[in-house]
Amino acid sequence: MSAHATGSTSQAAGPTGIPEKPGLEGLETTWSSRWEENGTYAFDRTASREDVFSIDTPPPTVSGSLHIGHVFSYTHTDAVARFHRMRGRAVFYPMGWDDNGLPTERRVQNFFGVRCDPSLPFDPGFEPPEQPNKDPVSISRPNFVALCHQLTDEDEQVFERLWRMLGLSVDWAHTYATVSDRAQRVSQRGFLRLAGRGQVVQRTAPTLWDVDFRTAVSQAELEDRERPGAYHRLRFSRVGAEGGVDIETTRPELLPACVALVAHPDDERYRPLFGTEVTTPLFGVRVPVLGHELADPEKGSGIAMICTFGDTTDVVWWRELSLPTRTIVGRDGRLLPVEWGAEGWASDDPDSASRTYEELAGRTVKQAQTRIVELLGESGALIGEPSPITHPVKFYEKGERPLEIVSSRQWFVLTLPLRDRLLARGEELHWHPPYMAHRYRAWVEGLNGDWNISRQRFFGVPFPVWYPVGSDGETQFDQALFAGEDRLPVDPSTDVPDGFTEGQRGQPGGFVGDPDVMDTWATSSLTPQIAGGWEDDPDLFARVFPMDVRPQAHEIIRTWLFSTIVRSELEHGSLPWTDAAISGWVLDPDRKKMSKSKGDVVTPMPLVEKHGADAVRYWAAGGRPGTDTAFDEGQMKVGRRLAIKVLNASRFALGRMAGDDGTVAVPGPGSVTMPLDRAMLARLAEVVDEATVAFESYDYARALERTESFFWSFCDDYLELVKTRAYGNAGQSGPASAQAALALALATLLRLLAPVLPFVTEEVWSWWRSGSIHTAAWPERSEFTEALPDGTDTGPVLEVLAEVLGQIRRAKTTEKRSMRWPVATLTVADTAERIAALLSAEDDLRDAGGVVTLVTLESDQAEVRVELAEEA
RNA sequence: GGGCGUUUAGCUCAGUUGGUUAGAGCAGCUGGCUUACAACCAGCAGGUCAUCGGUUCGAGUCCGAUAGCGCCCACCA
Repeated sequence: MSAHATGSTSQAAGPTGIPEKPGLEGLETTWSSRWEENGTYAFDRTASREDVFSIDTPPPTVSGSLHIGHVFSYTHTDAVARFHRMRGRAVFYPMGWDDNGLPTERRVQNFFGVRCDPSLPFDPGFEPPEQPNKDPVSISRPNFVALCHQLTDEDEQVFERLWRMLGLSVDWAHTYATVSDRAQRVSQRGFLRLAGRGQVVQRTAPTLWDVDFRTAVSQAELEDRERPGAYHRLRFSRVGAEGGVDIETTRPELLPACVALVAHPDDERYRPLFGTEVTTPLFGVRVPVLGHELADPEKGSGIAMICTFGDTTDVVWWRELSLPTRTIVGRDGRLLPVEWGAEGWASDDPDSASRTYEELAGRTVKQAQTRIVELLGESGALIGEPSPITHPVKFYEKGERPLEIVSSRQWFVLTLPLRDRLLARGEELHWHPPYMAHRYRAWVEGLNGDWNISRQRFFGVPFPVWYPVGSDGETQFDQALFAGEDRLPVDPSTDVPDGFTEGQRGQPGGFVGDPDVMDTWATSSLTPQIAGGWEDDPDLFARVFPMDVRPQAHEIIRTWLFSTIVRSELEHGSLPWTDAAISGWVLDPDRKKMSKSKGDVVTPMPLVEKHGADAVRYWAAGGRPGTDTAFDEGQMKVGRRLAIKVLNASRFALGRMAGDDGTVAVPGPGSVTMPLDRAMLARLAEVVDEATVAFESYDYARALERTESFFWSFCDDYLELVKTRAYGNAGQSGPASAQAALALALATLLRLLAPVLPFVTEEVWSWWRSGSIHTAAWPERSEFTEALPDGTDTGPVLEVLAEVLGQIRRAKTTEKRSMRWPVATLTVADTAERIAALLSAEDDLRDAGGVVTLVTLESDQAEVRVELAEEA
């Protein structure tokens, strides 16, 4: 789609001449469509790896709302992409859509009023209700997935429109979606390769579980939230001895799942109890008292009850102390039935335990807690009143109820053994800004489990796995049947493993498909492989991988950046990219992160329409790499003014060189002979160096700041000083020098600004140059050598003139005169060098300041005296 | 509890290896229709560089401590 069959003439269209009244209106529409027609940003896939600059673009979650934060960070990446394109690299800048996973499912459920029931058969004629019902309609998984695709397609179009309006220089021919067949194939192939090398394994293990979403959640998706709770002091009685042991717990409802008590090995209070047994109140279960370093003598009574499972510490104790499992919390967050007295559920009084537990079974965790506290109170085992506290509780970051820990069968990528290699990769990566490396290192050092990639959801990449069903009807999970790579992508719920027929699905002697889908990060971790055509297009892959840069936000270093490094390390033995450019957040004026929950989300499109894309980009480019930036419409107004200034200054600079036919005849750089012109160009050459260095290290903000600062003084001082001379006759050397300098300066400034202000710079470029500014060469020192035969050491001409002109303006303003008011006598005292510099541009100063008589004195005491004329 | 970042004018921010009198824009005030630009231009005013201590001839900049703000991480009894 990078080039249409028609419209090829516009590529060759010559300059259009200078419009009478230039404006910003409509530039976005005009140029975004012309760029598309001309294939301006099409990736040149004949370029070899060293000539390519490849970007691992973050795929935005299309089911989320468009946010000004998107504009912010994508503009940063685009500015860098444009810089490298102008430097002659073939820029591989794809766009991806993340339409995978829970956010999409939830949006589809709410939007259409449906719910997925995988047990239902596919209904080819299904139409979603016009209006979502209050009671959701149950539909099959294929129908549900179809609705997910329908909605994400619409969402993607909204994103694409914004990106085009904003001027992202994406090659839309390389767009991917994380649920596409291509992404699924890469994702499943990646999984099969891991499985083949034993780097992903299936385990039944305690797993963090969201009871509302009914899915496992990985360590990276956790967040702590402060929640009210209460310490309950419970008395256990000793077996074969007098007295009891008091523990404190915030989860008394887990008492039936208690498997031991634990205290610190050095805690004198409890040492005598180690190796003895106590019985649980209400349930009469004998549990051992054990020692473990993790027990904190300072917390509660210094001795804790271990339940399977109340929290992640319980899991550690359970594993390290080889304790039994007593599961009471089901996957729906309600207490499971228990047969007291059966194996694993021994009790000193099974009948009493059963009667008590009857009161709890089937209730939610919260309800069970309320009831068990009453029962404990009645039994006398609750000592004193519960004391309220506030404590951090683990939540799934998108969830609404605290996580539970349940035992389930999941696929794990073995990341723990990789820790040292991953740390080394983190050192190898170039971070922008560098301190972001700490976040990665802290995360890798703190890894405490392998990476669970199974999710018990519907809309995602399925595992390409089936399991045989034995003749006894039992599923043989340890005999996984993997799909062949040539079949990918497969959906085990509809596809059949080799050697079986569909009729054998779910039958004894037959097979079942793995019902789970992969964690969204299991797919997102392969974005370089998906975008780069890994295995599907080896020629492309060799030209773009490992990529140059991963741009992303800092809060997903532990997820996206980390998991991408894991996959690349395991699959390719290398980093996935050489650089990581970490962007900050957009903050609201109260310096809080903007979030939709607070209702202060700013949608970008109206801002682009109001201020113009260049203006919005200008604001975004002011946010330095990694730095959070306040949302500030004022900065957009400043950006808009800059863009307008570019139009007007360009119109002036080119105005005297325009012929009647619209063409612009520019004197060559050899015409630059006047010291003032040379001084201006010398300073500009330094700005080119500074901007180039800044862009090379991803500091678009610094490059912009330097360029902009020069541009304003160029307009305020230099243009004013040469204005009269530039209007002179083209044949004379003075005017020719000014015109040549103006043309060179303008061509340079436009290119320096092009990465941030792509629309207005392209517009001006089209007045007098052929081709796109965005594929023009980035300015270089060498362009100045002809105009500056003696180098950039041009003396203080520009500074002295600007300073004296400033004094003249000040005098006129103080006297409340117009800027045209004549100066009768201007007296300047300064060093010999500065006086000489001033005199070298004497005529320009006289013209710009309206100076009648100029008196200069050599003196160590610098002074400027301005005597205004009595009458104009 | 550990770590990272940050604190400069009323607001948003620059300030590079330490070096004259700390800069810009916005907002404010005063002027000016000046043939590139009134959606503009010129000028003025506004700061104890968070606090304390140290190194140095010299500190916004380097070092240490403290405080505020923000973020990341941590075993929730």
